[in-house]
Amino acid sequence: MAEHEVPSLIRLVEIAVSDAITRAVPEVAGADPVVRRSEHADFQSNAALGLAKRTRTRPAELATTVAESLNADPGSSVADASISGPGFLNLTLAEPALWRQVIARLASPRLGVGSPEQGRRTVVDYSGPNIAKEMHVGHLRTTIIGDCLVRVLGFLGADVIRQNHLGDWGTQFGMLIQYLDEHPDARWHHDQLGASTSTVSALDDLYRAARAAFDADPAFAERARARVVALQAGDPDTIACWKEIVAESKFAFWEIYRRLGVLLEPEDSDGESFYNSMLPDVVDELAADGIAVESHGALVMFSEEVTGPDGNPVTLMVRKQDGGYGYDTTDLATIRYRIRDLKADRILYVVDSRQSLHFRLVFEAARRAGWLTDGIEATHVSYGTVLGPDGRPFKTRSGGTVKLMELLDAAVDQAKASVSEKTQELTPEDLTQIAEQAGIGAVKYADLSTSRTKDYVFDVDRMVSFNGNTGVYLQYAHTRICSILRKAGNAEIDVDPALPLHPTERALILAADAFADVLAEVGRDLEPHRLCGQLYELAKAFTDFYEACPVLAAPGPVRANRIALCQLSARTLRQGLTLLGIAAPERM
RNA sequence: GCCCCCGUAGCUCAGCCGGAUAGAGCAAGCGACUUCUAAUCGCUAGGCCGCAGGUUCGAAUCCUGCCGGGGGCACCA
Repeated sequence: MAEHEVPSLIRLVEIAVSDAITRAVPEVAGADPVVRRSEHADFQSNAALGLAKRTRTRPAELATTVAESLNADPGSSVADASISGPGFLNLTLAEPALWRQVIARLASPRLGVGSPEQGRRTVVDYSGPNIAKEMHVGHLRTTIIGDCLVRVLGFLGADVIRQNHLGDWGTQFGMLIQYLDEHPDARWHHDQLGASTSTVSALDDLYRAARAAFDADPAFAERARARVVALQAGDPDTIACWKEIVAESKFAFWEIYRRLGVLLEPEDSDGESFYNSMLPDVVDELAADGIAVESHGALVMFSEEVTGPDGNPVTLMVRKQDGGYGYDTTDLATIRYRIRDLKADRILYVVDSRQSLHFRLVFEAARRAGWLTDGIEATHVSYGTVLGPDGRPFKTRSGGTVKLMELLDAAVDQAKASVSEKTQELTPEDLTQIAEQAGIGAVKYADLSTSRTKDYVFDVDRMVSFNGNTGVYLQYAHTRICSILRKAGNAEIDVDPALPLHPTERALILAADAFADVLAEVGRDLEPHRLCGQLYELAKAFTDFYEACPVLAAPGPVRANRIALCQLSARTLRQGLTLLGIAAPERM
């Protein structure tokens, strides 16, 4: 069965106005109808104001002509077009057209949402924790935002390839492996540890101990350096230990991923080590093309676009003086691999905004190398820092990094306190589950609902609030609708498009209908907070409707229509929350 | 020195591909539970949209220059 896209109401209006303009004023045929939501009607067109100078008429006159043309079109879903102010065109939709929109969206398993990203192979690089290190607050945004984009783009038809760029390689592993080798009694495997600690937590501590030994004991430092060489040379015992560290770390990461409900799977991991074998070839290719040149014994690319403090070009370190490769080289290999082997049409790097220069240089190099061509989009999806209540980067009271697991625990605890204080009928098991869903959802929503590029303040009290633009508010709105639908039973309902609309019903339909277009915008502009804003508007519109319009107690046909509105609202909220990566429980 | 991001109500934030009196939430004040979940809703109050120019019929929105905050600029990732 072919799945049809249901064109949004605003789109229908745009077409109607555009046609009316073409009929009434052929000289400006094809002009943008400039249709927006309106406080004064369902929609408004501002086209006449801008077009008037082209037609050498007054805006009001032009608007009148367009309105007459619009009102004369019997097939249009615009019931009324009227002039207001200096030339605004207020547009009101026919009530049956609004009801038919509800019917059309409900008839579709995907609510009539189209697939504007259909077939576009999109690589999303996100999360990227470091092996043997605990995930901390710094991994929160990349993981949550990246996963949301994966969900939205996938829903819109994109062929999404998740890429978890694990920090699984580097000289620090030599030190750690050497230390483990000398301390066989150290406990860090997950099956050796109690529930209160994790492998990465233990490894993090061991790494610190190794670092201290490295600094204090020259003999150990020497053995650690030798171990780095052994690791890079592929010494079997050393590699075995490294693999064990990687496996154990992944075990801990996936505990967090499962808890967060992110889609990443172990097979989505292509860490730094994955690219090791490609690095010499990448370097050779850049050197052969003359993009990478020798400087002070290293091989670098001089940017043609950016200069540094001394006025000289900024450089990308392609190969270090000592012959080793760093982060720059790995990212060059990464972008080449994603284009050449994964055949990406679009590559998204969900990484901290502080790395914007780095990605600018990597993209420049990839363009100059001929990998990144005009048909391919590479975007640094940057985001701001998570701040503490003091407005400074979020740290523990003692100034340490905030562990992700502890942060989630705190949010869930807070949610649990909030829920248990207000509710009477939940079993302890239900309470635990709902607190988990609410707490995790609250954290994710707080991260997604603010504009991506700005820093935001991590405030647990606010994010678990049942009021305001929070995840919990949306979840709660959803449960209220579910409650009505449960009482209504699952009977098939027939919507009667001839019934009149209450203003709150009208507003609710308009709010729900905006969902599809907002999703397409998120897919294009990669700004999840727009989806949050739209869902919040929908939830508020539902609440207004709920206050004004009894559903179950309404007479037959009215009741059926209102149940349909509940269904559309519930399904839209549930779909929206799912795309944000947030649970939509049926009871709270 | 140069580049990037940010500056909107007391606080946290939307709005920024130009459009009518600049919106939410929190906090403050007032009010509403015989009603499908009051975990809610309504009302009131609160803003030279950092500053100054420019473009435009029209600027929070676009351009330029300042001011203020944050970040970044070769062998760390």
